[in-house]
Amino acid sequence: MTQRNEDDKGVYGIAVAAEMAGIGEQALRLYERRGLLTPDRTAGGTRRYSVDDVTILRRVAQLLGEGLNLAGARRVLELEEDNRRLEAKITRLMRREVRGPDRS
DNA sequence: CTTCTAACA
DNA sequence: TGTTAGCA
Repeated sequence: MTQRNEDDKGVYGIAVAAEMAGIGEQALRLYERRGLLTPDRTAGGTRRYSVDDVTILRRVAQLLGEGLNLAGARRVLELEEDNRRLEAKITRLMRREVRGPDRS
């Protein structure tokens, strides 16, 4: 039920996304098959990469350059996403602690 | 644009 | 293991 952010919506074709991330198109398809990201698909089945997807792709390139393999990069992406959620939760809890939980 | 296959480092 | 080129 969580609404989608503008940057989560796929807008770029694979050629554009590959060019933006500096990665080959075949590699992008491989990353998807390995579960590193899941770009949107049009009704016809063509991939639609979002701004966030391109950010992830850049991160992947960075991790691979640091010596991680695809499985390792995937792990890191998962953990980083977990951390973002936890951080957001902490922020919510802190806000509640300051002004109180019951406020309309 | 897609998936698949094979060659290469 | 990951990338790339070529094919259908």
